[in-house]
Amino acid sequence: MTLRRARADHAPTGAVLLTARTMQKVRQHFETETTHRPSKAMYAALADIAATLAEMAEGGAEQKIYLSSLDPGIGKTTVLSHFVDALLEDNSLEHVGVLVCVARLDEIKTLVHRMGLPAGWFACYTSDAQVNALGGDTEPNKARVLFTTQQMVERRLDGQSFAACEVFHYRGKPRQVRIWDESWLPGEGITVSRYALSDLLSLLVSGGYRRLADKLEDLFFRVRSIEDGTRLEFPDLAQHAELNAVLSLVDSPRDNAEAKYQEQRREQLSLLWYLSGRTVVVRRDGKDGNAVLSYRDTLPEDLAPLLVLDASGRVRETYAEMEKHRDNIARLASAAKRYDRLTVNVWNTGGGKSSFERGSAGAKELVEAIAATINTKPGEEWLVIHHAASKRTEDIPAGVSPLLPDASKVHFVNWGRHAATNAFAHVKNVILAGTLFYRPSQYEALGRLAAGMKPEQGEYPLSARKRIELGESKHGILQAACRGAVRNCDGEQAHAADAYLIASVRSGIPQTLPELFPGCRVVRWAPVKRALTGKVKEAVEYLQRRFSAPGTAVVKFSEVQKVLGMSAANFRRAVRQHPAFVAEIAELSLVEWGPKALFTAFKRVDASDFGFTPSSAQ
DNA sequence: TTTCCCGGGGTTACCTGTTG
DNA sequence: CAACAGGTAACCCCGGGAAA
Repeated sequence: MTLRRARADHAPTGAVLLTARTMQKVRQHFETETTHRPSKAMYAALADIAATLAEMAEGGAEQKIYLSSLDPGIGKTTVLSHFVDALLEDNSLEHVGVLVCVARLDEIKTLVHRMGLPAGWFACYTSDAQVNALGGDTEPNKARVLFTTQQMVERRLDGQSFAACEVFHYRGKPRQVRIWDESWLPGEGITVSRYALSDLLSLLVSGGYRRLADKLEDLFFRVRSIEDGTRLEFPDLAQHAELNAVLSLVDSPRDNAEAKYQEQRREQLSLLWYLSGRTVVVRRDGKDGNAVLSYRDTLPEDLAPLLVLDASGRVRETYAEMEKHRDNIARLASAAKRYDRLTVNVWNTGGGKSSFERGSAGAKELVEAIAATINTKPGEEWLVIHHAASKRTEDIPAGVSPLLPDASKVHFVNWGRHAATNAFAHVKNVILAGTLFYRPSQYEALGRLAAGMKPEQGEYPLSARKRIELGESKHGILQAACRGAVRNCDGEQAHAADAYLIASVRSGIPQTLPELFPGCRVVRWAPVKRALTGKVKEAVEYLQRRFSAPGTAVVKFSEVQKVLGMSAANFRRAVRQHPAFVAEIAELSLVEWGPKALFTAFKRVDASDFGFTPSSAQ
């Protein structure tokens, strides 16, 4: 890459030597202590990480986010660990401190364990005393390597510059080598739904903030009927009351559940005060009600140079947006991992949270299908990643477990916690029971944050929002699948595994699998046969007949409707919106389609469009 | 065992009101 | 204007469970 070239020319010789020493250790480690044999391209990518670290140590790095998107299992942590070894051996770099920011507390434990640093050289700075104790009594400011959580960084920096924040200093100066493990964003997307607003109204009234409540109530009604995508001025709440005074209305929780709820309210209140007087965008989030959105930058620019290690870097659109609009990303060399021994079984049916609605027939079908699939390989271990149970969402583990002869071989992890553990890296069968979708407003807030585009700067394009959405879905699937055995690799090949994915063609997810897992085999997974009745049955049979004729790409609604002898209104309600019909045409790879904005026909999504290997189709 | 009642689901028709 | 979105009412069919 041009980046590497440019670097080799400018880099001080110290950095080149440090890189070389690091890579020598890395190579030796792999060859003598593991069976992992990285390919040439992988070594190049690892060397790029080492070079970046060395340049930060020598002070030669640019003020950029250096993004390495190597897939899991290639050796990022190994490089990190041996770089620190090499750094500690170099007396000329005694003044250089290292800051490692991770997403979760238990990752600090794993890292500390894997890096095997001698006591006295490192400290842990977190909100958890047990984790902090890993570093013994070494003071954070005196530790050569400081481990902390990303949350802690955001909280301590709180808008000020990195240079000014002394808790992260080493020997009185900002740490030069900074590493951010996983997802990086310069701030946070902000969305506040109408219902969250209404939730706060009574609180404000009972606290005596009547005028404030009136203002919010006005907004509440305005946002109800306003057109999608409108920009408006958020009322200036700050002129009526101090945030801290209002926050004091929410306190003294009686139990854990209440504490969590109140934490949310406080969060919402602070967001309202942040939005106060600013321009926001209104998005219609369907049945979740309308929401206002914006974003705020929380991390200072001088946190860069920063090395970000995020396997999802190659699939998440947020990085592409930052690269294009903020111009703050430098991508390091990547090395594609191959997934030739991965089979992805795709069930073309709705996989969003609403498909798992508690008590619905669809949810029951999904639960039974999951259990039936697990029972096809009863002796093996399985990992099921599912939506968390709630009042509205079915409890998947509770539903599936009783249907299994041996539930102890099946592990359940819900979305949201799916990235938190590596305990299942030996499991060959992974079921992704649905995928996580956010509300449109959340995607836009994320996209605007990444692009650095405030609401007053104009409309955020729909196409960009769609790309963000798909990128986040891909990120979720990559993360989830990599909890299982595909995480590991021999050379450039990921270990053999079977993934089972529930996702509708409509979501665009099945189509992206070949890109997400290069070389993987995609086959159709059809675990249930529905007994159809009445008009739905007639309609499905007719469509099957019509589309089996070669060259048929589109069948108009009006045609089917005529054959069934139904009115358009009844056809749409009794057939097109019927859950069994929706599920069935999804499995047939049909989508509703129209030449303009409205749907007027069924269209076949060509199998080759989403990478089904021809032999396995049907 | 047979009969009867009831509720659920499917079908159709008709209505109002909105949207492109 | 045609298509969409949603409400309601009447009708049919069917199966489950209570009553005879």
